[in-house]
Amino acid sequence: MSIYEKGIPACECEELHSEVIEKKREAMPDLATLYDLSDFFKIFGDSTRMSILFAIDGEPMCVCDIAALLGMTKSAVSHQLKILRQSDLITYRKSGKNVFYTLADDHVRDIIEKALDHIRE
Amino acid sequence: MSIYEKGIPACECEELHSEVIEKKREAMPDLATLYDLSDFFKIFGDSTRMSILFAIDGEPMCVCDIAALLGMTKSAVSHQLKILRQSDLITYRKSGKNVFYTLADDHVRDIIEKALDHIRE
DNA sequence: GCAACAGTTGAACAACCGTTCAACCGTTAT
DNA sequence: ATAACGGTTGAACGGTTGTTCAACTGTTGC
Repeated sequence: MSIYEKGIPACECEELHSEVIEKKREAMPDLATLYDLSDFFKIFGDSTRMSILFAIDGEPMCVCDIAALLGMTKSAVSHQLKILRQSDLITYRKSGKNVFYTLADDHVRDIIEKALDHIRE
Repeated sequence: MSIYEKGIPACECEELHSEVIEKKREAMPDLATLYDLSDFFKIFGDSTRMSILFAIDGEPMCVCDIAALLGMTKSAVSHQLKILRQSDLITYRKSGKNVFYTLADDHVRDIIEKALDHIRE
């Protein structure tokens, strides 16, 4: 069966175009890449995280300021910052009691810009 | 309060850098754009949908063939195809009993390519 | 030392989301 | 007409996920 099969379920059809399927199967990226890709996009798929990314673009911001800007609790923001940190999308710098966050590199900006192009048709 | 406030919750801090917050607030995109962006990325944030996008890249595929390739039921695939259709990411062509799906334009390929660049560091 | 504040963390709850299942619609062929 | 097949759909179930809440760590200043 398919190397993309995740478990028990399978198509009950008599495969009409098996040569097409075989050709496609060879062109497919491996499963690990597929999961890495969707996991990567999942990070951007939340409006809170998207807001944070825009907020800390350019000049770094501390957690309190981000929370005030977005009208959220420090806790909620911190939880999302952790996810962004673990994805290497952002970096931080400690300064006394504050922690200042900013974008890790220009890559993030590029991807969001491309998405904006598509949305604006 | 913040125009990004979503409901009741608010930061309990005494805003230490109110001038920074104000500057950032003006640079933020409007809420509708923020939601459109995260909704757009949400589509890519699922491995099944990501697999489908790779599968129907280039030569169009019918639902049965996609299901066979991914080792899933027609129903599960059809549900995800509906989401992709509603996002204008894919187009379809009916031919007898079959429905052939393919990517709507090159934009999708571009965005995925950019993400792959980031993943491969 | 101790109080106050910035930030983090884990558990719990609610809302969301993907798959399954069963029923359905359209087209083709007998 | 009826059977068979490709595809779609809605409800339901189970797992995931974001926010809340409370407790906690670490740093600053009295």
